[in-house]
Amino acid sequence: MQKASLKFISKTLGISVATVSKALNDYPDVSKKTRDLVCNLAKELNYKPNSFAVNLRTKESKTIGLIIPVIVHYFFSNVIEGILKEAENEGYLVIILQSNDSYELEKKQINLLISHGVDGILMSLANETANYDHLNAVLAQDKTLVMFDKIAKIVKCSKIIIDDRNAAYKATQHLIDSGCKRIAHFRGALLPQNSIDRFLGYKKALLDNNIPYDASLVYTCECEDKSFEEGQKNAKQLLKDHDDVDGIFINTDLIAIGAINEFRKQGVRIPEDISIVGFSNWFMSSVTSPSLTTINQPGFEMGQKAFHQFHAEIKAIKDKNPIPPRTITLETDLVKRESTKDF
Amino acid sequence: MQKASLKFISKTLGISVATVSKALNDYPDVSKKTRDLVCNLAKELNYKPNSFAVNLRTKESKTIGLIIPVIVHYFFSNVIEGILKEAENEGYLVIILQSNDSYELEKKQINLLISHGVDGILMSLANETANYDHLNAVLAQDKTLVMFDKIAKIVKCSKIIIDDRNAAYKATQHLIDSGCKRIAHFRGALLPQNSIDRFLGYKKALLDNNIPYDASLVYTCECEDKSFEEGQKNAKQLLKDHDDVDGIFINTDLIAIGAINEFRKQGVRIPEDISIVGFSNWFMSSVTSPSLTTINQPGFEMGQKAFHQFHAEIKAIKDKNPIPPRTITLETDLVKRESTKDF
DNA sequence: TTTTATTGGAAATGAGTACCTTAAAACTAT
DNA sequence: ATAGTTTTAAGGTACTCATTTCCAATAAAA
Repeated sequence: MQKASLKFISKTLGISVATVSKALNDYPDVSKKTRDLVCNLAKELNYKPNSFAVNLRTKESKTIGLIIPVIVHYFFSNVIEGILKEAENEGYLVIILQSNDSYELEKKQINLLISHGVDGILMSLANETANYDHLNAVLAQDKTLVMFDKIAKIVKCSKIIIDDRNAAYKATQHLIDSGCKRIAHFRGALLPQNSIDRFLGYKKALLDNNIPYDASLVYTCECEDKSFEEGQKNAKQLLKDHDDVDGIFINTDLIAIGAINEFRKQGVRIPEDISIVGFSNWFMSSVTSPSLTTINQPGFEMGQKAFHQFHAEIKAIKDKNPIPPRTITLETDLVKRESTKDF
Repeated sequence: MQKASLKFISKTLGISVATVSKALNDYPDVSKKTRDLVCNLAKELNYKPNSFAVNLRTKESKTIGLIIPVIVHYFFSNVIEGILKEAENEGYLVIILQSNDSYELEKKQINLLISHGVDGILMSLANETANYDHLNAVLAQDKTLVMFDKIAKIVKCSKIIIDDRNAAYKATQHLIDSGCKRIAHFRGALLPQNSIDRFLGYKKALLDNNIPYDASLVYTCECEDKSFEEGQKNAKQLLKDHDDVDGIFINTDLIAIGAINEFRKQGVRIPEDISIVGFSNWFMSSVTSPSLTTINQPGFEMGQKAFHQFHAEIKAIKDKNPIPPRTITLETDLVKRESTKDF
């Protein structure tokens, strides 16, 4: 059945394998007669090069690995779509693995990908990851690595990020501009760089506006798959702890929607009593009531840029003219909706 | 750098490549002295088999292709997670492609996967797909194919599905049992088997309960990425067309939530004026107000079963004892919440 | 006879296995 | 005891497969 190899053609026609290959690839050093003979038989047999042999020869598989903390997540799904779109354009296929925010799994998956022969790895760090030896090992093997969103600043590879600190600053400034005096923050987990940066942006906006920073106004949301519930829980706790809060900057939209849900249950009016700004621009945040003011985080574009950078580096290496790693920061913007007051 | 091939070891020690390979793989026909020599050098050089050569030799890549209509979709993301989990357990990696519900793209992607040397394909059909030649071509090449959720009944491969007709019947029966007399249906696109089956289940439940079927009560939602908006639109239209409808069975939760949103805006009480049953058990449907009665569609389990079946077939082929295709139907259940009345 | 153009072949990348070879050890028969 | 035979240990050859670089052979031109 799958007998259509170069060897089979060469035996059938009584010429060498090399000549068959050259005939099929339009090399000038094959006579027209031989070339026609070969091409006709190849077409007849429906010859397709064996991809494993091609990989072996070219030492590349046109396959990349993608490690992502969670797939069931609007932002990450969008990043994936961006990566897949660009990858397909360039003839690359993408192997996707989910780290579940586990450091151990992430480490295992990197090795799995490398041993499977991917040309490089695109990844967003697991929340747990604090040691980067496994990433440096990838670079040491001269495999291309590009990180996005959740990155390790210290690793010498290209990175596609947003300026989380600046975005958080804009969000908090918007609350201040719309009249909020006492602003809480529901932050994300402690390790990831971007939840740290969002916290720092929040803090800086307060200080720049001469509003004292109060650590008791910062609530932490640890668990990403219980975001909605954590939003509810923190909202409930906030109402118990502080009756004077009039604005909250919240680490993600889903947490914010959980919080809004709790506030509405308790009769707290939004934005009249408490204004809320989320983060991400989840597709549902435009249709909740009230709709949610948030920071637009361009996931699709991030995916595109990540693959684009990866591809540029791969190509540069093939041309024996490697390029140094780059950090690309994407623009974010504030999307004003009903959960904050006009001013 | 990456000089650590069998050949390099064999040259260094002055023995044949075959002997080196056998030494590393604990073959009995190598003396202990030679084996130790080889193993020590291999460890020292950090020898790792070249995966491309292994693939070529074994004629398998331990990689499977997964084609899915959309990734940014709760149900499908869950299927993906189920597949990835099982695949990882068995040492398989998964290349994911998104068909965007396009027949042409799906066809191209299948060929891309085959030509990249995947061991088989798992897929859910694009909405557009009505011709199955590209799928039969996969089977003709003796590649394993498993379909899930959106399937083509006529293609002779294994399938993992739910009984959409029965699930829709249960949903509609629940509306009838809770007192609804005039029940509308927001159906999905026209081609996919499962939206057809859900429609048929709705119809059968009506007829079995001596409620006349009225085609004017069936509204179609064509576009999956505007589900929420289509739900709003259809709800608005329904209120114009029919003031006597007291129950709706809706093709997906997101459409249902859009509809609820519109009904609330217009002061229609749920479930007092209109009861609603959705489909899928999207994670948000338990936290909306009112929370949504729906059919639980076990996505994660579907993914697991799909890979499991795939793996069983691959193994059977390797053992030269192929097994015939199977259709596995997963159980669904009605999740009663606030959008329908107790009875 | 030398140079040039044309045409085609060998070898290498790489792992692993079925098959084969060789030498020594073990055993049998005279 | 020695020649002949069989068994066993240990290792080597060849093959899968596409592609390309280098090399060889032939024919035509100079």
